[in-house]
Amino acid sequence: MDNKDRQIIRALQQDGRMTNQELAEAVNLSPSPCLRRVRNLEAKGIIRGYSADADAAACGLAITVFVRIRLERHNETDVQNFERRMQMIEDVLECHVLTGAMDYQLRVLVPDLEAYENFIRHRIHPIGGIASIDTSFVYGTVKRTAVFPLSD
Amino acid sequence: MDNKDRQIIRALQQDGRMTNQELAEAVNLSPSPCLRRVRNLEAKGIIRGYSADADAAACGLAITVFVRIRLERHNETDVQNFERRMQMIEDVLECHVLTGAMDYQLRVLVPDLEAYENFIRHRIHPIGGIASIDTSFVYGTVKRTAVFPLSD
DNA sequence: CCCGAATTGGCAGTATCTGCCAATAGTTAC
DNA sequence: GTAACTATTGGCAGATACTGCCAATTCGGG
Repeated sequence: MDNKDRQIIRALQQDGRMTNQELAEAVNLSPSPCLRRVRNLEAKGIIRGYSADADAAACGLAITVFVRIRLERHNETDVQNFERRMQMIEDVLECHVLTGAMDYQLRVLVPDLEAYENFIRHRIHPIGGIASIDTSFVYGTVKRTAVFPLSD
Repeated sequence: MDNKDRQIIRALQQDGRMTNQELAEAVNLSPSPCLRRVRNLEAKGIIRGYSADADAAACGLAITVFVRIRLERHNETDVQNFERRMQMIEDVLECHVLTGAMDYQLRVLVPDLEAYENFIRHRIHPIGGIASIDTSFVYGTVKRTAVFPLSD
């Protein structure tokens, strides 16, 4: 993992569909070694995958919510159960464990407020063992990038 | 924006580098109209771009932090100043405006705790006009996907 | 300075992309 | 019901890009 690899990662974070030739040019390599480095980063799991960044509102998902959840009990069974449920719920795009009071933070995407209410009532509450739920709606997005702060 | 478009979006969210031929097969189209639909979604801004999903820890960015910030004043000047600064700071990968007490939530990526302290002291505090900062470190990630909950 | 290992660059066969045109499917008016 | 119109599709072909192989180069260590 040298500077070239970091340059490759940043370039592919900025444009994940650039051709290998463009990428090679961007990092001052010829196409062959460039492609080999990319494949190597993929094989090592340093590049996990690629994805399209789509406009949620245009897809009818107008509301983004950050939900913070605290569990009543933190024994292995309840924690595993909760995390397994998170994997299954499509509306949950992200679920992080936070330091502090053993909190989770979810990023949830729903079409409207009614769908959010249904999400809480029919997806979250039935899990059980939940001590508290704190909801923050996203009003606007000032910045959103995939590019890491790497000094190259 | 019909079902085919939604299928295309979901497929490209799952694998942003799949070839047009694979994509065409996945959504039951021949390559030509499939590519035209993709280009159309891109032109309309529904697909904003593509990016590689890289392992931050492997890149030396071990610490992810969610930072919640409240401003002292919410006049146009101070808000614009703050948001302009957010754009400039590389460590800030996301900055959302939240409902409620006119809060911001940042997702920040740093190599270590010392770098986080420097980030707060030298990047955030100098902005001025900040009423409070609340830090939540990410302990683990249960789920992280780019795929929208679309019923197709 | 020389040797060995790792990385690079070029080449060529294969696969993919993409603009163009005819064919098809879906819709509206009568 | 049908004719005409529109939007979308599928196929073709030239251009572009991918990728495995081998020789050349670079970089460290002795």
